[in-house]
Amino acid sequence: MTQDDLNNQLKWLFENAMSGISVDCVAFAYQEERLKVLCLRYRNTDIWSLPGGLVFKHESLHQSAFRTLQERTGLDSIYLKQFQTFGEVERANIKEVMSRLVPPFAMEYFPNRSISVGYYALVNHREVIFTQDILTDLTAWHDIEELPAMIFDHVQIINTAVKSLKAQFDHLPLSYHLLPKKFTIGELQKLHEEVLGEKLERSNFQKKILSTAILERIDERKIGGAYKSPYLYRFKREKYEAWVNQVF
Amino acid sequence: MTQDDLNNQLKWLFENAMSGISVDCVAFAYQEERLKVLCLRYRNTDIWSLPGGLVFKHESLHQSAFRTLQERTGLDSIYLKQFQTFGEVERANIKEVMSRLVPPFAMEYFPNRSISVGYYALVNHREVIFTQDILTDLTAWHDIEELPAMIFDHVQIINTAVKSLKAQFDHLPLSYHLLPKKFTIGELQKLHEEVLGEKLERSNFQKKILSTAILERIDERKIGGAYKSPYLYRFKREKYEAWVNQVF
DNA sequence: ACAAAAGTGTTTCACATACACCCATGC
DNA sequence: GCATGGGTGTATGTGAAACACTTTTGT
Repeated sequence: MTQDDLNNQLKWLFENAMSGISVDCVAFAYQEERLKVLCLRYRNTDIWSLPGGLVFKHESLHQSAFRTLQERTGLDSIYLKQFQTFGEVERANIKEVMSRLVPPFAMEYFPNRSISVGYYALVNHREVIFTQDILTDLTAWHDIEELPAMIFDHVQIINTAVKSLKAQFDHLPLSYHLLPKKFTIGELQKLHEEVLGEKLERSNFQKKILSTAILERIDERKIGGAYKSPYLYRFKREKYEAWVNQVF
Repeated sequence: MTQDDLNNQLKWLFENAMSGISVDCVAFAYQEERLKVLCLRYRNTDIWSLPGGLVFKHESLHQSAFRTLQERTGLDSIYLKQFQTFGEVERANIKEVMSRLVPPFAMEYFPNRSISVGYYALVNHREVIFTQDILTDLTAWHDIEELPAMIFDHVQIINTAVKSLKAQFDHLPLSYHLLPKKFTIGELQKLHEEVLGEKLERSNFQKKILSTAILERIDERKIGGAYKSPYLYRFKREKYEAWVNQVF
């Protein structure tokens, strides 16, 4: 990428994007029994960032968040939820981080003040195909407990997204988006424990989940694992959608 | 107000405010046993609007919302909560409303596209002193069930704010901001019923509220009313603050 | 005295929690 | 066989809901 390429891109953005309004996406996945967040690394640096960017003039906020994530992951169906908008005048470590960026990422390419609308997303990491762009050279899932050095206030944005996800996870069957099509109750419970940050009583969890009738048992058992083969379950799509739509 | 005055003001805003980012405040009060919203009427029209405006470059979103409401109400302590950001490309009835506006409010003074960060506020209407500005000639409380014709998508913003308030009212003692210092349990119950939109069982409500120990009974009874004089209560300030702060 | 509201107590039920038990499977 | 996790059943406790009873005060 040359300096000219960058300038052309900036010029295009200036004409087609709103000034000072960006969307940042906290994309969650559940991998190896941990809750992970999608992070991007700026080329030639060890500074990471959330996927996001300026809002185009002709698109809604939701569309902007969707476009951003679709470009990165190739997914065409993504659960998205706006959770908070961030607008402090001085956004955290901006100066300290900027000083560590090497050219051509200089301070002048970032606006003086920016408002960021935060969306969190739930994606199935098994279906994701990463794509890079000219500013980044690496896309990776990071454990929410072990985040790298991040630009602006992105760590705070992630933490807020986690709180918001926790608050909603109780009421909504959001695990639908994070698990494979078929799964065992035990796997579902592990996910709930990871998100809520606490152990749950096994038999009670089973009863509570099954009593909602949102799962259906498949005539098939998980094989290969040690000990008793558990049944596999899947979400009933109609039930799931009715549940999600009814809630604020 | 002359055309020059308006132009000067617009010039000042252009220099000191962010472009395309505004804050809209849904200020709730509880008056005559109804939940009310603060609305402004544009001068020379019958079009109403929420208090709000462009975000200044040097202020945070929260400060912007606070400033907006303080200018209107004279209050220096306001409970504010960001609830959602609105960013559709076409914001509802903009064209239809614009066509009804008389000069000097012409289309050219409104940006092509605007993102609006929604805050709801809880205020004690007894302490409010209304102030007008050059664009508006009337400030009034409107029943949330009987809203006037409003600009942009402000009706939708209000409805979303109401939903958000409902969702939080269960968990938080927000009635603190809407009632006078001293009140009876019956008055508190009426408020809860109005916000939640359903009747509550009297004796259970009393027990539930008192069991939280957030109220203290004053050695004083309400006088003048018919029938048995009820005790007066007030919020314990420490309890209230501990409760609000602990929650997301 | 009576009506209506305020305060208190009691019963019932739903549900979450805790825990006990048996089953199935791989080692 | 046995360790381990999976599936089901049972006892207990807590809190919400429904309702009964008593007290108070203006008319």
